[in-house]
Amino acid sequence: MKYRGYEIIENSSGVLVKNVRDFDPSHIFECGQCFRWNREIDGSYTGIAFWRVINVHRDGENILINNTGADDFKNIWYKYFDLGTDYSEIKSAVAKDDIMRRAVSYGCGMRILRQEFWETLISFIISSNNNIPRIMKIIEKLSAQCGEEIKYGNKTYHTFPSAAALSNASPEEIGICRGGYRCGYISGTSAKMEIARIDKKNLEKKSTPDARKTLLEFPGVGPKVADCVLLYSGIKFDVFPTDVWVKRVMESLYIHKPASLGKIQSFAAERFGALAGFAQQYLFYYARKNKLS
DNA sequence: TTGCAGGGGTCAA
DNA sequence: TTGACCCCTGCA
Repeated sequence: MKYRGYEIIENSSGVLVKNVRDFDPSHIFECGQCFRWNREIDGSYTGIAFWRVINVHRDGENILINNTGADDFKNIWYKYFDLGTDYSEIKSAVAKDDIMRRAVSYGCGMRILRQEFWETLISFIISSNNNIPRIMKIIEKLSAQCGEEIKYGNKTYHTFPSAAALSNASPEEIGICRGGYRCGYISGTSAKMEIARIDKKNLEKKSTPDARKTLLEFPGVGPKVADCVLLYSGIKFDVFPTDVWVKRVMESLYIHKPASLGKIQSFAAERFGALAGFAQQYLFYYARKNKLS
């Protein structure tokens, strides 16, 4: 059957999506935007999102999504994998100079996942002053402690805990995830969320500066985390999350001297405009993997 | 074996 | 603008 230009074939194990361009699972799942996808021995990735466990396998130009059906593909995964966006257009638009051309060619199969807002918020609070393997472990333990079980194959997985579940958890229960001082932020943000009830739609209606301002009111959320949340949950794409890596790359390759956060962001806004978020992602992936600067 | 630096920042002074 | 911060890992 056809769905929005894609030919999809449903079988007993999942859904095959034919001729998907600009889709490389390793670029998508290892570019630092998500923490709940694990590489399997066969090169496929298994992940948890939207209360489901799926396995994603690329076979040439086709993508096989296991443990799902056509309805979920249409209602969830089409949007989650941003399949409605033409990445070829984005890539040619941001590849304005040699640096960006190299970065785009390096991460050519990258896509920005439209992840769940709440999970993204807590995940990036956990990411601060932390490294990816440990971030993944903390999120895993937090989910095992406060999330709900899902079985897939012979394994048990856990959904990401709701704001209600986290705000009801005691400090001891949250502390089991070994998040250190971030555990206080998790509890504080969960409690605030139970009152504030901010959601994706809420933030989409706001201007980017206003949406950022709203997020900055949550404990543990600074400028970097706020921009990551806006970008990786698909709310705003004109943000330019600036961590130490992006800062180093921008200083060494573009600005050619030490620069403040504000300076880097205004440079990016001027150069990449509405596509700053995509540019950042190609740049970050390229810089990290090649250990640039 | 033990000690120490540093990690995709944030907060408070 | 600067240092502390919880915990884990890699490396002398």
